[in-house]
Amino acid sequence: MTKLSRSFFVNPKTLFLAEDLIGKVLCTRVNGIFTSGIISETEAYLGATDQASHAFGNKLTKRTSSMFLEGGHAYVYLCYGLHYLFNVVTGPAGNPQAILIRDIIPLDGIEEMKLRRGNLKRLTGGPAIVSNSLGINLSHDKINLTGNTIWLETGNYDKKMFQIVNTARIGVNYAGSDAILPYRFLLQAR
DNA sequence: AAACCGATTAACT
DNA sequence: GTTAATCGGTTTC
Repeated sequence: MTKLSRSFFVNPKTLFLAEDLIGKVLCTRVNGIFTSGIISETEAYLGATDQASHAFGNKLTKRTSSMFLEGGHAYVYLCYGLHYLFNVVTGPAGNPQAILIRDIIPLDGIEEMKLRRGNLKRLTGGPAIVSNSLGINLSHDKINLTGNTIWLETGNYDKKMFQIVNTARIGVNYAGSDAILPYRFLLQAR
């Protein structure tokens, strides 16, 4: 498998990238322990023009500043006061677009994921669970995704067995007319 | 300085 | 299906 480089992430076509990230492998090395999983669900947030984006209207705050970095950095933030959600920043610097990684299929380090999850059973099934299983937290906000802590690799899944489905995003009812945009992508068994 | 609220989850009934 | 948990960022006073 090949590590995705800067040129992959600076692509301004975030919707395309959100779909293209399905099937790629998200890898982390936290406290020296390698864990990874196949990305199986994503959501695109298109920034300035997207009412669902934290950076709608180019809103620049301490929190959203991560999204203004060049594509290939991480945007991690605290949601509902208890969950860390991991996003891949895309496009050129100053263009606050990002892709929320909502779910993975665990590959490596499954025993470590179970330890991180404590007595909870599920290793997958939501964006905050992904962060927990992979050891991602606020300290990883703004990190470069071509480094050796969090990175992505090309992957392969059986395209005969799965298809990519496209739906509205989850939990963005506040976004008015943009709430129904089909910016969510998931891998589904055929 | 204080109030308000969310790109959710898990444990209930 | 319902609901409590929980806190940083943002807005409002």
